Amino acid sequence: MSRKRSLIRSGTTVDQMVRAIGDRIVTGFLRPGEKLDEASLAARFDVSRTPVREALGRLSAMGLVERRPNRGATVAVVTQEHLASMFESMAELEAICARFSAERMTTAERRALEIEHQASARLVQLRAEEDYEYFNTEFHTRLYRGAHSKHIYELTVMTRSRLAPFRRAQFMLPGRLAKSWQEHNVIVTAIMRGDGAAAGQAAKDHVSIVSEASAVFAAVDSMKPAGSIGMSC
Amino acid sequence: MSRKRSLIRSGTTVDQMVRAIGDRIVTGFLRPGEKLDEASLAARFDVSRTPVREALGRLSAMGLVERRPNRGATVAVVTQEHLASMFESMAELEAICARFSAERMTTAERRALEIEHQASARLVQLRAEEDYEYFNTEFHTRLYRGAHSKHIYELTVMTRSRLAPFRRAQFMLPGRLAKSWQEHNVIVTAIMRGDGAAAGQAAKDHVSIVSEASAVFAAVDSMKPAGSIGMSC
DNA sequence: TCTCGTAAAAGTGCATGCAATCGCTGTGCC
DNA sequence: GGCACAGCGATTGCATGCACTTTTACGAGA
Repeated sequence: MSRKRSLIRSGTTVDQMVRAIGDRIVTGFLRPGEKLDEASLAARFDVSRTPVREALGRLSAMGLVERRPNRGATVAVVTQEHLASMFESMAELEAICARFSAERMTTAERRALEIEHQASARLVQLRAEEDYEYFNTEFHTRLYRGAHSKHIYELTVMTRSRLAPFRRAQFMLPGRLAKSWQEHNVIVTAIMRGDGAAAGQAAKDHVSIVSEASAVFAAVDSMKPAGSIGMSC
Repeated sequence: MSRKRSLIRSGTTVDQMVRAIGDRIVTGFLRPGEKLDEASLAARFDVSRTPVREALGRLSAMGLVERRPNRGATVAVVTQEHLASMFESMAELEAICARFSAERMTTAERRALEIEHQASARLVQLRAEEDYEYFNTEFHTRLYRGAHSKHIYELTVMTRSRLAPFRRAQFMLPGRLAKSWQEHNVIVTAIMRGDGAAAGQAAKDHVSIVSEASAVFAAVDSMKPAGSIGMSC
């Protein structure tokens, strides 16, 4: 073995494994409840068991896999209740971020938020789903940063990453793009006038809508084997 | 090497390492910013580097140590801002839990909460700090559970554990016990009448007060080397 | 004396091998 | 016929060794 690692070496081998295995889980290539045996994974990705073990440990901390001592790892089974709970938490966290953003964002941050938001209107008209998705992520990240609270930021980003697999289809629904922008608009307006309560409520409503849109899809999603659907983050 | 591991073997070796190293960090035996060299730790606890590495990985996920690729691990440095941010998050999370509890607790849960709360009044009169601390933890855990949201519960418990080292002295302040009980009382009352908004606000205020009480201590705390102060959780 | 370059030392990252544990299966006993 | 236990295969947990990266120390040149 000991190949020269010809692939793109972005980060350490463990990082690659985390992404590789994580992607296969979130894309549904590895099904919930499926057993993840270290030797097979090591052979599959042509590395030794050591980085696989460490990767499984990290994925376990991320909530994507479950691990029991001496009994190996399995792909985490996300129940409908737990999923709802995560979306609910996400709504609350986003509300907090929006509220804090309204109260704490610097003038520069507010301007940047508004400018980017206005710019993304073009993408809605062009129906550029992929690009809009990128801006959408940017937009929300701005809110998380704008809260000026490192720990809230961490909690929010963590929750978002755990929800990632269930969010990917939210823009496949017809008209979702325009509605999303409108909802963003309410949030931005509230933030610009420093109305924390309104911003929080708007953010919560926004996520709740995404939640409902995704929940239906998630139910279907967990059934099918799925191929290798591209995942951005 | 390969000693017969005479110590209490509760769980795997890695678990022991996580607790051993984690304890030394939260008790201040290992100082913030201190370098954690794998070989030394392995020698110190008489195990190989492999479990030490995995333990450091987990501690890193828990936020107790920081790790940079190829550059080793150091005890996480908690800045005053980050600490404030964590307490702030804690206040928001507790508020959410209290609000949800007011809206969702079953009758049985409400009764249990009230009964335990009333029982703890005795501990206040007796000035039984240690016992009250135990009930205090119980009380808050009831709120987290009562929210009936697994993910919120996880986020809250995680944040609480990260704050644990900075909370241990909160009841050393004179009169804090009685005040704490009074604050709890406001929360319980609001929950019993199903007033989510009031419960949330009361919980937030409660944590904010604890935060202020602890912040002062934390500033002092991070300076001294500390011996081996017992930590419950 | 300061700076830059290079090489050794230290330390992390990964591969491999062995020991311990779990789960399963087949056989003996009740 | 059912249950318990022992042996065996499969798989995880840990130890050790080597390769690669980072850091530090030392020396040559300006």
